Amino acid sequence: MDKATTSNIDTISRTCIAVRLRLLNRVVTNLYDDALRPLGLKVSQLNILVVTARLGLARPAQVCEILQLDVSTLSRNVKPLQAHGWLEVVPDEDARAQPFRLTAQGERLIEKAIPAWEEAQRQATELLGNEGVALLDQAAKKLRQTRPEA
Amino acid sequence: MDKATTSNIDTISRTCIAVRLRLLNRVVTNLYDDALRPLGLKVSQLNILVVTARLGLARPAQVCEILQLDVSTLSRNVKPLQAHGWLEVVPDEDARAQPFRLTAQGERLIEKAIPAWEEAQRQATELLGNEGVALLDQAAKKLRQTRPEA
DNA sequence: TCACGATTATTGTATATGCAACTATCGGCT
DNA sequence: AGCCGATAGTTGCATATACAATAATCGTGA
Repeated sequence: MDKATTSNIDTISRTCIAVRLRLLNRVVTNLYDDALRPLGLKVSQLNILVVTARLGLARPAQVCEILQLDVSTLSRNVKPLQAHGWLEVVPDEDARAQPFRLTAQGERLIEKAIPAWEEAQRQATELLGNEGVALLDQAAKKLRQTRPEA
Repeated sequence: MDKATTSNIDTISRTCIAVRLRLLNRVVTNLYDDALRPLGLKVSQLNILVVTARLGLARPAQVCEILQLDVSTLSRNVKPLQAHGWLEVVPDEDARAQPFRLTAQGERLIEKAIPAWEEAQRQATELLGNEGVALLDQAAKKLRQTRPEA
């Protein structure tokens, strides 16, 4: 392997933001998933339930805007949540729409998940440090600014 | 929904580290994937190729340690890379092992990917800011300390 | 009214991710 | 030699993720 190539590989290896962010994401996601496992819940699912709870009646496109998720992804992710009885699809005047809302069961699940979430949150905070958490807030805020809901 | 529940949902919504980190991860991953798309390459794949390049001869467990990836995940992720001819599995004395290495073609691919990577890296840096990048470095370093290769 | 572009969501396809269970092999100890 | 715990990867299963293409519906302008 020639020197230039080695140098490029070295640069990516040492500096690539995506590599580190993705690694951190895996580790942190596992912290939460481990804590939530006894409830049969994953943090990705808790995300969606919480957003839905806040919206009351949630339209897919709206949830995707908030979570920066592809609509096709949400479309599939909702199915297990619905199957578990945590969400229910609500009929709408506009026949294209598939708005959904949290069920009472889903609400109870969130309540039950709080202690596990708190423990994972504690571990994640320890990992990132207060500065890290603050930075994450900033970045998330910037993303919201970048994509204003018209 | 009673007040306590609303309050809990609010807390998660406003403070959950996993929610934000996962969101950021999606956005940033998409930056790199968009830039790399013309090459038929995803940043997750570039990760693996680069680690492999650095290792020379890469053992799966070793790559997983570095990337904090489940071995079963890597086992599957390697297959498309192999199919594209970017990696090749190398026979080993230990019949359990499945070490692999970068092919010449894989090396050329990395070279071709550099400009796209640089552009995505620029965008990601802009998004996170220099502090954000520094924090990410710190967190990644901490993860390496947490799991020393004994 | 009805034709057509815009909107909303789903489906086909491919990859990423991890847990649990399994297979194959290795190495040491008897 | 032969058993047995340890090690290295793979496979079954479920979920997450996104792009491209499609389906269904809506609303508007002719």
